[in-house]
Amino acid sequence: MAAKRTDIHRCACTILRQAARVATQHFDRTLATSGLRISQLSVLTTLRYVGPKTINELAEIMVLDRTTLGRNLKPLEREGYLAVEAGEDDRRTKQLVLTKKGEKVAVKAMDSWSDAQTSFEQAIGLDNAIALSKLLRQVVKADYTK
Amino acid sequence: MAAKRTDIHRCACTILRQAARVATQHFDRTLATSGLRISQLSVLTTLRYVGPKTINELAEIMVLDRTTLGRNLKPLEREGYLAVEAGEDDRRTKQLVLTKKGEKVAVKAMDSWSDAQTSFEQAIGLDNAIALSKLLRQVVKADYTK
DNA sequence: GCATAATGAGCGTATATACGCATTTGTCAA
DNA sequence: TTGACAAATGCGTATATACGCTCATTATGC
Repeated sequence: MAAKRTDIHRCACTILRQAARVATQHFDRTLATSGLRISQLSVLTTLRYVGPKTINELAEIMVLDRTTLGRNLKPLEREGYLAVEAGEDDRRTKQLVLTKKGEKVAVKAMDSWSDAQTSFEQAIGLDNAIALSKLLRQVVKADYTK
Repeated sequence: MAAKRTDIHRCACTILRQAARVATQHFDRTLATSGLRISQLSVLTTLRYVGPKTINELAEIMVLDRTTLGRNLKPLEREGYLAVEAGEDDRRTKQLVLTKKGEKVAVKAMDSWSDAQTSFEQAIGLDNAIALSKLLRQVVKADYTK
C-alpha cells in the first residue's frame, strides 16, 4: 500500500483532461469550416490509413472503447463519409469503409488541421510538443494493472 | 500560412485525447468503490480548496466551460455532496458550497485517488510524470489565438 | 431615473465516453 | 450433431463536453 498523499490538486488525470479539453477546443474551432471535429477527422484519417476494418479492430487501433466508437460512427455514416457493410465471412462483424465523399472531406479538412497543429506547436514550443507527444504515447501504452 | 503537412497521424490533439481516456479509465476504476469519478472528485476537492464559489468562478478555475460545469453539478447536488445557494448580493449568481457529506466522501475517496496517482507514476515513471504535468500545464495556459 | 449594455446562469441540441447486459453468430469438443 | 463457450455488436443508461440562444439581473451612461 502506498503512503497516503494529499496533493490531489496535482492529479495527473485532471490536468490531462484539462489539456485535452483546451486542445480539443483549439482544434475544433480551427476545423469548424470543414464541418468535421477533430474526433471525427481522426476516425476518417485512421480508416484511410489502415483500410477497411471492423468496429472492434478500429476501436483497438484508436484506443477507444468499442461502444464509444460504434456510437461515434453515427454522424459520419449519416453524412455519407463512411459505409458500414456486413462482414462476408463472419456475419457478426461490420466492415467500416471510407467513402469517396468521406475521403474528400477528410483531405480537405487536413488543411485546417495543419494550421491547428502548427499553431499548437508554436503556442507551446516545438520541442515541448515533441516531448509531450512522446510522453503521451507512454501514457497510452503503459500498464496500470499494478 | 503554414506549409501544408500530412502527418495527421501525429495529431497532438488526438494523442492527448487518447491519453486522457486511458488515464480517466484507470482513475475511475480505482475510484469506483468511492462512488465518485475523477471528474467529480476534482470538483469537490477544488471547491474544498478554494471555498464557496459561483459557477462561473469555479469553471474558470477548473478550465471548464461554464455550461459543462453547470450540468456536471447535477449528480453531485442530487447526492447531497454540494449545495447550490442563491447569491445574496448579486441574485444572478449561485454559490456552490461543499456540504459535510460531500467533504466526507471526497476525503475518503482521496485514499483511492492516492493509489491511482501512485500507480500512474509507477507505470510511466515518476520523472516522466513530473515532466508530463509541466508540459500539460503549458498546454492549458498557452494562447492559441495565433 | 431610465434606456441600454453587460453579466450570470439555464436550456436545447449534438456529440463523446464507457459500463453492463442482451443478442446474434461462430467455434469446438463430447 | 449439438450443446457449451467465445466473439462481435447493439442498446440502455449515465455522465462529460461545449456552442448558441434566451432570460433574469445588474451596471452604466446620459
